[in-house]
Order: sequence, then C-alpha cells, then structure tokens
Amino acid sequence: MGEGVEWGLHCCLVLAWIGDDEALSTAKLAKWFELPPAYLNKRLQALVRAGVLTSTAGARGGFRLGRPPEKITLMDVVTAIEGPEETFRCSEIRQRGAGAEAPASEFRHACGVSVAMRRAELAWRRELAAQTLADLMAEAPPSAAARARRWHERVNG
Amino acid sequence: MGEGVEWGLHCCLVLAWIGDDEALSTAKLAKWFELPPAYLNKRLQALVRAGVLTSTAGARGGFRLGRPPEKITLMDVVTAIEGPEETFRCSEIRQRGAGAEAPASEFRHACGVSVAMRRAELAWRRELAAQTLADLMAEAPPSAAARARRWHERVNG
DNA sequence: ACGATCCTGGATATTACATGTCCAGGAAGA
DNA sequence: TCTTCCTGGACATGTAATATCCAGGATCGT
Repeated sequence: MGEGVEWGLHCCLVLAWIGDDEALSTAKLAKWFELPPAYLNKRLQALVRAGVLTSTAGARGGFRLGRPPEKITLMDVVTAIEGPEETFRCSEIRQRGAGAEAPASEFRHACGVSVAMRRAELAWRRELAAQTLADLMAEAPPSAAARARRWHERVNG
Repeated sequence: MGEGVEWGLHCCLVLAWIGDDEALSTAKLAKWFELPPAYLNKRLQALVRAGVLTSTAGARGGFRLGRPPEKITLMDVVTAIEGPEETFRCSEIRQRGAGAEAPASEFRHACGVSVAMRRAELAWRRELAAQTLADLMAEAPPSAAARARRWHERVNG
C-alpha cells in the first residue's frame, strides 16, 4: 500500500477540522505535513475525481470536503487513491502449463484460491467502509483539532 | 500483492493432493503451472523457511507440505511470501512539518489513522487465518485433485 | 565410487511501478 | 491585470518485484 493513503486520510482529517467555510491549498497542506507539494496535489486530485473532495480554482481557492465527514469512509479514500483493483490478482495459473490439460468444464466455476483470497479482501473492505472520517475526528484528541484550526486562521485567515 | 502468493497457494494445493509420500521438485511444479523455475524456487524456499513446506535435497528430492493441510492457513502462506510487515505503513506524518508544533503529550497515544487502518488489516488477517489448505481442497472439484495425482504418477512415479 | 538429480543462497540483470518534479493552460479573487 | 491556485500531461528518479545464473552441497540410484 502506497503512502498516498496516509497522506489522503490525514489531509481529509485536517479539512474536516477546519470546516468547509474555507478552502486549503495544496501548498498549505504540504507545509502542514512536510510533504512534496506537487506530488501531494496528484493525490488530492484523485480524491476530487472520486468526489471525496471538491476543489476551487483561483486565489483563496483550494480543497474542501466533498460531503460531511460522516459520509466519507476510509474505503472511499483508499479506493480513490489506490484504485479499484483488488490487491490479490488472480492470473488463472491453474489454466496454464501441464495443469491446463483438463476439460474446460472444470474451469467453469471460479478458482478456489481466488475465491478464498477475495473473501479475506471483502472483510478488509467491509471494515474500511465501516469507519468514517467522523469516527476518526471523534477518536482524535480535541487539542489536535484545535491546533489545526488555530494554524489555519494564522496562515489562511 | 505480488503474484508469489498465488503461486505459493496453488503449489501447496498440488502438494496436498499428491500427499507427502513423494516430493515434487521445483522443475515439476514450474512445468505444471508454466512458471519460471528459478524464481518459483525462491518462493518455495520462503515457504520452507516459514515451515509451511519441507524440502529434501538430492535425487528424487523436492518439496512436501510441512504439516497436514488442516494446519496450514492462507495467512501462513501469505506471511511466508509477502513478509510480516503490515500493508499500511504509518510514517507518522502527523509529527512532521507545521503539524509537529504540538506538545509531545499529544503524540503519546497512537495515531488514529494508523489504528483505523490496522483494524481493517486485522479483519483481513483474521479471515486469512480462518481458511486452511484443507478447506481449499474440499471446495475444489475432485476431478482436479485426481488429475494432479495422475500427472504426478506419470512424471514422478 | 560415481553420476545424475535437486535444494540453497548469493550475485546480478531486468522490468514495473511508486515517487517526485516541472511546465503550460485556465479559472477565480484582489 | 496581477497573483493565486487547480488541472493535466510529460518527464525524471528511485526502489521493489520479477527473473536469471551459478557455485556449493546433499541425496539417490547404479
């Protein structure tokens, strides 16, 4: 898993804390977390395409949450940044080589290995979908939220 | 996730089907699935180091299951091949940049993002650990198992 | 004893992908 | 109109996955 997911989640958290009255630019977010601005921007764009964030061009523009924190799950962020593909990719090796000398009927049903791996992956996705940005906000120390808001007023207000 | 996991699981399945009276060499397994022998061998070695397989050197040597199929979980195979690291790596970006201007006390407890991602990953691992090689054998069509045994007798017997 | 088979582990190449940078274009506010 | 700021593409870099090769040693069959 790429570190873009970590970046995305933390950025969403900051955006949730400062509210959607104001937008935060890529540059500001990059400074907050000491991340490469241009590359972080690519990830934020992915979140915009997925509807997790919205963006505003021009001066005083930047990014906002695309919907209330209770409606944004970790699954949304992970899918937006990592893509929709499953982490386990079945390449059907059972149909290759000497093992392929079988009646086609045997390959009618799905590969058992693939099914088993998918089962585990579904459990992962289910757990990701069960947790929202709002949950993260609730579990974080209030001081962190307050500090983000103070900083935002200093650099943006 | 690397394709080594798929290779490992299918190889374990074949080894389970032919039983542990005989060993299967890397070359035979590679032919069965049409895989690069030298590279497949590296993955099999990893499974041996993890105790999932055992190896015998010399003529008529090769690989066997390290323990009965009911005692080998998908988690065992995945961990052996992919390594023990978590897929989500928390690099503590909350402690970097402008966001780090906080009392150290705030970083005493674990990062909420990290905790949430770990929760999902645990669900994944739990599901992997709940499924064994024996389960895969039971769900596979009997014809596949029979075919593996016939092939084994032809090339190895 | 000898040759053939076969695992082990290190060194090395190759490739794919994640990471990171840069720039031209357009949109919006001051 | 100037500055800020997003968008998207092109491009460079670094690192990990993939793949190959070889020397060494173990085991079996003859």
